[in-house]
Amino acid sequence: MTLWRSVVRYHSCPPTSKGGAGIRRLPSPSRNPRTPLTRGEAYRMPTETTAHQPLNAIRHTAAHLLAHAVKDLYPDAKLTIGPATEQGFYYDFDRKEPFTPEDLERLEVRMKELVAADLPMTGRAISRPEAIARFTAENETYKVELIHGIPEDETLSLYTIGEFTDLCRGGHVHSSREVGAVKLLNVAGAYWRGDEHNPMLQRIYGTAFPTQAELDGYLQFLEEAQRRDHRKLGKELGLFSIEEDAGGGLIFWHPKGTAVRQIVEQFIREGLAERNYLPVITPHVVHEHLYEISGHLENFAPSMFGAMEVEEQRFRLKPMNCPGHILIYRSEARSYRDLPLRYSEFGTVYRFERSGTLHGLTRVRGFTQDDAHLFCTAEQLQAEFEQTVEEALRLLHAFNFTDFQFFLSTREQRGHTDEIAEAAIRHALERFAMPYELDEGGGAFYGPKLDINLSDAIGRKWQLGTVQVDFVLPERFGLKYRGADGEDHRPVMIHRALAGSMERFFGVLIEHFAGAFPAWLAPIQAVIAPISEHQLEYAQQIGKTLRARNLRVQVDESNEKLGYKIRHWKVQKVPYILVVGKQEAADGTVAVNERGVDGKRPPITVASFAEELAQRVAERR
RNA sequence: GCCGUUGUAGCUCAGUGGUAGAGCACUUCCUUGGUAAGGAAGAGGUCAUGGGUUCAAUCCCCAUCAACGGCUCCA
Repeated sequence: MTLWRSVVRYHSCPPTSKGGAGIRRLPSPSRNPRTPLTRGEAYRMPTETTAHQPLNAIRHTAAHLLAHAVKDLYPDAKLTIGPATEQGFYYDFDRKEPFTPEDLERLEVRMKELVAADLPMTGRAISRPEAIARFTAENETYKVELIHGIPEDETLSLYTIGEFTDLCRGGHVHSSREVGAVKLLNVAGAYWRGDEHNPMLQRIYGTAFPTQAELDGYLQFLEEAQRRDHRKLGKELGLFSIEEDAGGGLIFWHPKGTAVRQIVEQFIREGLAERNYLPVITPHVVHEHLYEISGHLENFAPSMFGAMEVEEQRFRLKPMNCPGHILIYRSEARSYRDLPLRYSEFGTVYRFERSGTLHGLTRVRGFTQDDAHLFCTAEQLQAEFEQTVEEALRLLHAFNFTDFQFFLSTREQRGHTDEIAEAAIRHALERFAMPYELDEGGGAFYGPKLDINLSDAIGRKWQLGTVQVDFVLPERFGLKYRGADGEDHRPVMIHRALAGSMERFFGVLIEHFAGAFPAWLAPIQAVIAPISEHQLEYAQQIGKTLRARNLRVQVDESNEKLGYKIRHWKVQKVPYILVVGKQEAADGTVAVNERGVDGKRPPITVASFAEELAQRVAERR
């Protein structure tokens, strides 16, 4: 698997293009009434409002009000662009002095005045020369540049609200009052036209809702998202860390995080074994030459860690697993009878990511892919591809993900084989009736691909799984198999990682469950809490019994009162706390305190608790 | 990498141009308890790192590193 493109499109994508088209909602798996909700129903980004006007019209007008306020308070700032986004709006300004948080407060106050003033928004067409003259006179050089970029046959228009007039194609509410409640959120750098060779502008982000109540709801959503942030939960729950002495983007998996990872890996391994994948293991460091053959070096050298020289030979840390798997394929003569041949590996790869891009578990420099490469005949391609998509759906189901998106990424210059590959992908999508979005030109250098995206807590989209068809690498490595006709043929490869990277998958998983992993995934499934030390021995017996059944349990031996222990383990989001006092010790029972269940449950025997938990593990809930 | 913000105890954070504080966590003691924090004592910091200004720097200035919010890039 060599493709691992993350997508953070939410700011750059107009709201309309996001629609429901690419989002597949699967029916929720049947749920035991006692099973706690894994993703709170209340946790939804507010997308629908009471407004008569579309949200993006409100926000687009809000962006104009922001520009109005900026021009009022900081006339030296130059205008650029200010669109509505999925979650609000922004406006980019060119100004020497940085905007401070205090500036934002002042701007917000000014915007609220403008909203209250109920200023009408009016638009009018303007001729090209007139527009250029006007913005040149105002020294709005970016606007002039924009005009030059607009096709000749398009009519230019100006929109005026209050004393502020902007070049704009429209899509506004009728008056400032309709903007309702506004809030400025933060300032960030942004390159003019998104090109790092251009000047750095200052982007002010804000959001607007028709009513204060809806704005408050959104701000609550942001708070909830912060609570779910995998970086915060990772620390609080002791799952993983990133160590300054080791370097950014390199993950230390602590015992509890490792426990979850191993369960995920075990689940994936079982699936692979069922489908007759053959596990392989390949080296982390190999001759640089290997990546010259594969073409990765010429295409992606800037994203690879630099070469190491030993005994006058250059080595590279592996940035992908496919060349290694290819060498295994090539190590023997292959017959059509061997195909399809499926090699799988939890392969750890290292890629150089620029320091500013690193982000918790979701953007790292070293990660482990649930990688596999399928070698098959052209005739087998379709079936293999479909099977892979089916496996991907199974994985998403198992972890209770219901909102995900498929992206079909095509190659810019496509040849005959790309057509075949694309057809295979489209057929598979049709067969499973999977809606998808098209990403023209986003394919790998060796072929088109199908990506699976999931969102994190604040709605950022991350690419997890990807399935890619490849005619190029078999060619570059001269792969062949002997066909039934006695001739040599070129196999086709499918690259696939379904969880994508264990790190990123874990990050999204943490946020999806807000750290409250279902019992089958929880690093500690149950804690036994003796009420006094007189029950300590009984508690340890229970621990032994449950561990003997492969359950992950821990005895709380601390010298604390029960209330303290309960709170401690609740904060740690442990699914079960088993309270044992005098009565339980005498009866051979446990009093079960279950996460997500109000009130006490009647005591049950240790054996029946073991049964209950084992059942949940078996059913993966 | 670029723009901005931040960096003080394990964690969350106060604070001051005259060599530093709280809560939680930790250790010990008291307490032996019935479903979200019992009490007391103690230990713990080269105030990110390196320079500079100053009689004196955790505080002011510069640089570096890291984290955070974005941008860019992304096999």
